[in-house]
Amino acid sequence: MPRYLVTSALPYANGPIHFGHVIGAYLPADVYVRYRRMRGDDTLFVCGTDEHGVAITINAEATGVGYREFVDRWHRVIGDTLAAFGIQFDTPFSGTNRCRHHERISQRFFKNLHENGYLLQKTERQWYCEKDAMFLADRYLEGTCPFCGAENARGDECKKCGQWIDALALKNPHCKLCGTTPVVRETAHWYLDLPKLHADGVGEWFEGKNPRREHVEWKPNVRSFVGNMLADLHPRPITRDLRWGVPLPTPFTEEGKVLYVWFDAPIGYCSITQEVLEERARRKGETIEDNAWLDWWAPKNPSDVRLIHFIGKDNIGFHTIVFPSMSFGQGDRFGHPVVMPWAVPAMEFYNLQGRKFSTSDGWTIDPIEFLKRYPNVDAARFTLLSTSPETADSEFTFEDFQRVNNRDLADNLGNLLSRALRFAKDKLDGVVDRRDPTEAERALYAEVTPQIHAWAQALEKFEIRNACSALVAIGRATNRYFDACAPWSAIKSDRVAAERCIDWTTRCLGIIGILAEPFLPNAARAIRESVGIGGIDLRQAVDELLARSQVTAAEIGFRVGEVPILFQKIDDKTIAAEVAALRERAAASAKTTTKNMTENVPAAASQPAAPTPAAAPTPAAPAAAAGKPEITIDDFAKVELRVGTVVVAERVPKADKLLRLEVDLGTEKRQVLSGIALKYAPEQLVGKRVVVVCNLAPRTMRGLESRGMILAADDGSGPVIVSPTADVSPGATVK
RNA sequence: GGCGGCGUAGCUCAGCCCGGUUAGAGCAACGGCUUCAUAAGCCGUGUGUCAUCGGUUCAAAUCCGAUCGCCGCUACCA
Repeated sequence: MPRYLVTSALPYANGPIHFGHVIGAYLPADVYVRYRRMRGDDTLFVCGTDEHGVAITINAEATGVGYREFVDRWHRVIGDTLAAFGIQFDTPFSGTNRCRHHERISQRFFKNLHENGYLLQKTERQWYCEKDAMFLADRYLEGTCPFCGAENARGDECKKCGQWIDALALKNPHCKLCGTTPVVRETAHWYLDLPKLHADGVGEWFEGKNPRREHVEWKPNVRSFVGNMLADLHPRPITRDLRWGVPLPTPFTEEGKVLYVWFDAPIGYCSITQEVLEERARRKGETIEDNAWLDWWAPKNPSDVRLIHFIGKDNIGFHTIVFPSMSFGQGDRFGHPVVMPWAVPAMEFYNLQGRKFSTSDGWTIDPIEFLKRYPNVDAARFTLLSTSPETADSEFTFEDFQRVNNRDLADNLGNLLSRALRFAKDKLDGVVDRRDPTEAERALYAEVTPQIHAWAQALEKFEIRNACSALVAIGRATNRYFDACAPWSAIKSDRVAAERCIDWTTRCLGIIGILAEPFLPNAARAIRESVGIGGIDLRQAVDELLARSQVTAAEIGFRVGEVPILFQKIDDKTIAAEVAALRERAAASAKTTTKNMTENVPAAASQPAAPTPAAAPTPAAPAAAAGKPEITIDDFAKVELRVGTVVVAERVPKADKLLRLEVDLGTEKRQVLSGIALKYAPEQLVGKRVVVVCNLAPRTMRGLESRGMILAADDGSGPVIVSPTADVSPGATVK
C-alpha cells in the first residue's frame, strides 16, 4: 500500500497570507490529508515557511530588524493563521532557516547534482565590495543612473527614470551596506542544467513514460503551463550573492554566496520531513538517524511513496519541472532515487469580491480578524472549499459566505440535526431505537449510497468542490425523506413509523458526521456525538460505508443529549456591512497611495466654482497627512508648471496606456507622452487645456521623446486630467 | 502590443480534453404544501441565440478559423 507524502507550498515569510493562499495550497491539502488518514493511509503532511532570499533581507533592513527576527515575526503570523483555519500540519511547522537539517540537506543536494554533472559554472563580471568581502547583488548596489543622472539608482533599475540598468554601467557605484566603492571582479555562479536533466529523463517522466515513476494525469492547467515552459528551457542560476541563506557546501564555499532561495526552498520539504520524524520519535522516547527522511524521500521502491504537492498555479513550473529535476539529478546518491511528484493539484487564483486580493490596496481580509468575527471556522473552511479555484479562477464573496453558511450548513445540515433530535427528545422520550427499513428507507439509501461513493471518488481525484456537494446532497435527500415520512403526523397513528423515521434520519446524519470530517472537523464531531457514534473509529466507518453504506456502531440505538446549534446564521445587514467596510478600506488606501504629485487635486478639479483654500473639502486632508515629507515654497518653485492646449493627440502604437500629445504652450509646441489612453480617447483631448510640468527631464518612451508631463489625478480608478476651471491663455504659469 | 484564460438560465458555475439522448446543478424568483425544526423543510415552474459569424461533420456548447467583449500576467504609464 503506498504511503502519501503531502506538501503545501512553503509560504514566504515576508508578509501575511490571505484567503487566496489558504485555499490555494493549505486547506485542500488539509482536507486531503484528513481524508487519506480516514482511509488508513500512512500520510505525512509537511510544511513550513520559506525564509531566505533577497526580498526578506531588503524588507528586514527597511524595517530595521534582524533577518531572523523579521522572519520569525511572519513565521508566527502565518503559522497562527493556518492554525486558526484548523490546518493541521505534522509538527513542527518549521522553516528553511529554523530547521537545523536544512543547510546540510540542501548542501547535499547541491553536491550530488555537481557530482552527477548537472551543474554548470559561468563566470561573469560583477561589482565586489572589498570591505564587506562580497559580491553585490543588484539591490545592494547604488549609484548614479547612466541615463538620467539620478543619484540613488539601484543596481537593476533606476527608481527615478525607470530605466533598466546593467549593473556594470552604473556610474559612481557604492555598496549599500558600507558605502564604499566596489570594484569589478570576476565571479563564478552555479547553474542547474535543466536542459540536460530534461533530456536525461525528466522529460520522459513528465510525459508519463517512466513506468517506475508514475504520476496521475496532470491537470490541464499544469500541462499547458509546462508546455510553454519546456519550449525554452535554460540553465538556471542556483547561487546568489547574499549573506542570508544556505552557504555553498565545501569545497565550493565562498564568502557572501548562498544558494538561491528557489533552490533551497523546496528542499525544505525534505529537511522539515526530518524534523517531523524526529518529533514523532521524540514523543515515543526514541531517536532516529540523520537520514531518516530518506525513508520517505528515497524509498527502495519509488512507487511506495506518493508525493503530492499542493500549490497555487504560480508555482507550477517549480513543482513539475525544477524541483523534480533537482530530485532526478540526485541519481542514486541518496541510496535510491529521490521521489518525484505523483500529483500536483495546482489551484488557480482566488479573488476577492470581483477583484484581486491586494494587501497594499486594502482589498483584502485579515483572516485572523475574520475568524474572530465568525468564529465557526467550519463555515469559513466550507465556503472556501466549495468555491475553490480548482478548474478556473474563482472568488470569495461575502454573499457566497452567507449563502454557504446559511443555506448549505445551517438550513440544510444544521437544521436537519435539529429537527430530528428535537423531535426525538420531545416526542420519543429522547430515545432513538433501531427499526428495520421499509421501502422508503431503501429508497433513501438508494440516493445516499451513490453520494458516499461520489464523496470518496471526488477526494481521490482532488475534486474537493464535488466532495462538498456530495455531502450537501446527502443532507438534502435526508430532509426530503424526513418530509415524506412526516413523523409529526405519523406519530399520531403509528408511533413505530415515527421512530423509524428518526432512526434512519439520524443514521444518515451519522454518515454526514463521518463524511464531513475532512471539511468540517468541528461540526462533524458534534454531529457524531449527537447521534450516538461519538467514539467511532473513522477509518473503519468509512470502509463500512463504502462497502455497505452502513456503520456497525450506528446499529445500536442511542439516547439524545443536548441538541447543538451547529451553525449560527448570518444576516443580510452583517454581510452588507462587511462589503461596505471592504470598499471603505480600499478607498482609504487608494487615497494614501496616489502616485502623481497631483494627489490633492481631484476634489478641487471637480468643483465647478472657484474653490478657496478654506473651502477645500476634507478628503484632501488625510492624503496630505499620510504623504510625503514637508517641502518649502522654494522646493515647489523648482517645478515649472504651465497651462497648455492640446493640439494633437494620438495613440502610441503597441502601447496600451500611452498617448502622444502635442501641447501648445503659447511660446512653443511640445511633444508630451502621457499614460492616460485607458481613460481618454485622443479625440476628446484635442482643444483641452492641460497643466504641463515644463522643466522635467526629457524621457524617451517607445521611441518617442516626451518633454514634460501632463498632470492627472488618480484615486485608484485611473487618471483624471487636471484642467483650469476657467479660460486661461496657453503659457500661463501654475502655482 | 505580446502571452494566457474566459464568455452556458437573473446570479455562481458544471458539461467542452475523448463531438451524438428533450443542455444540467445550486442560489435567487414565482406558485403551492407542511409545521418536527435554526422564519427551517418539501413539491412544482426555465421559449437559456450554449458571446457572434463562418467552417469540418450524418451530427457541435463540445473540433477548426475569424470577430466582439471581459479578466490576468507583461511592456508602456515622469
